[in-house]
Amino acid sequence: MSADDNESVILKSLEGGVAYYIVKPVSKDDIKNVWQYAVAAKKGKSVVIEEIEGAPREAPGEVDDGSNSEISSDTNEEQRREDDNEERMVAPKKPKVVWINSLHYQFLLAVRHIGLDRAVPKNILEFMNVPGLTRANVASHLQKYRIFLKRVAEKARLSKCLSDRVFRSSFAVGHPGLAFNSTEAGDQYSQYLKLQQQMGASPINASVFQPSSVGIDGNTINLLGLIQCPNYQQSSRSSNTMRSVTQLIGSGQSRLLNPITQANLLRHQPWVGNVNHQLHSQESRHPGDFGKQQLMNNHGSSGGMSSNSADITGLTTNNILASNLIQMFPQVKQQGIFTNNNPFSYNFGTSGIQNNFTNQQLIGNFSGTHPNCRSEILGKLNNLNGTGGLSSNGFNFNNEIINGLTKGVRNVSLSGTTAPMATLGGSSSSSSSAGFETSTTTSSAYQFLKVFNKNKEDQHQNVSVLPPPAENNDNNSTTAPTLVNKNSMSPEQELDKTLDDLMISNLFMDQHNNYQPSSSQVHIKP
DNA sequence: GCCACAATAT
DNA sequence: CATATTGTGG
Repeated sequence: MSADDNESVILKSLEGGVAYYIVKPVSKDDIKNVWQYAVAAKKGKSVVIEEIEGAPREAPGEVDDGSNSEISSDTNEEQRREDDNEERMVAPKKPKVVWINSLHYQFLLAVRHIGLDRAVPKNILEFMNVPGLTRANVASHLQKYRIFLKRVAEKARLSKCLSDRVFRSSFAVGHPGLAFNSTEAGDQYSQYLKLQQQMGASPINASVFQPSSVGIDGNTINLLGLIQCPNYQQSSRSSNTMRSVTQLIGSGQSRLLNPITQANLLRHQPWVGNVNHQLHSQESRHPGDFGKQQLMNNHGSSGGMSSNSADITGLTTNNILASNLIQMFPQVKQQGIFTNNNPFSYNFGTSGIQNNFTNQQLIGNFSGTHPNCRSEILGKLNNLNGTGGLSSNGFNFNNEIINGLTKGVRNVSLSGTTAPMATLGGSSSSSSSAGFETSTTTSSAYQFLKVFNKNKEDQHQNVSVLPPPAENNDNNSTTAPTLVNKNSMSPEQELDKTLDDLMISNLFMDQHNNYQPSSSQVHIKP
């Protein structure tokens, strides 16, 4: 098969021994011909399909044992009967599974839940409970995931020196601990498991996890929905370029952020409410005070903002069933739809962050619909969150926020046209991901981090679906806005750890999101 | 030619 | 099951 329909090329190919030359795109007729050719060949007859001559077919003299011909004739008749179904001839190829964020997130939940050591394809698959997903799919993804972790660890190790420098340069200003910690994290491949655990724990708040078939009530935001519109992202090139260097540190631009190119960011910058360039306001940071330094990143380039908040439009309560997890992507790139009037970004950018999210932040007005995207809330939230919608990047919701958000959302219409209001519950702090040096922004769904399942509400929602985490069973349903300190780490350590999680998680997501599914990768239809 | 991804083979 | 290889596509 070739896209080259140049006659001379075709002839040359035939001369060279090609039996049949199909010009792409392959048509039904082509298939029909191939089939005819195949059958005829089986029967030892000569085929008269186009100019085929001397094609390598079975020896004419070969005696058929009958089975072949029987099958052949069967097919033949069938074929005749259903003239129009040549497609049948084409092996029903299973579409590729595209690991959209929500799916990946489920995967992570599973891993986390099951426990790294026991997280094998079978178990993960079982836990995920996603129709259409196969063990092989999971195995493949798990492989990728492990490789990723390995790489992260390795890079961290190798770039220790570099990172020290990097951190000292700009990033460190705000997060001295981050630098060291992150390098530590990668120090040894042996820590890989540990890293994994952290990673697994980091994703979005699990409270909303609603695997397949579990209904969701109207007041629940299903975070499992697409975290982002898959194709609503910037072309992957950009990340490739950044990929080489300080990836580890999370400097890469998050794909979540991407839907907005730098140019776009700049262009849309106006929406940004207040962008806090806190990069240098180190004094405001206190260990455990997650709300503050987040925005460091911003600094550089975009200055801010946001972005994608537009994505937020079209929030819906969509009950995202598992069946939705694997699906077709709109295949639309770069929509360029940005609603500037999204209060979201504004609020977040300003007081939300600055004030450490004091209670009752209003996130209202998710309105509008994104034409080409599905409107799973998660996607919106995430984008919101991650990108900066908030301000810059690096804004993170923590559990409490999410939880509050979840609880607070009401009237989210399915059509996405109403303007639901949500309040952020607790005061929480957001943790930051930060960007690095060049201000590349870092953000991702995974920034929702870490406090997975620590909250009763969350657990409640998950009850029917998620078993208690295999590890991390401290169930201390903390209501406090701070992260649970499960490792008896100092607040500072905890923070750093969290940051590590962020970086690592973000990194994966960056890669993950970077992938632009091809049109051929249709998603499984449950 | 390289890379990432998911599928598939080992 | 883990890992290597393959096929596709950007």
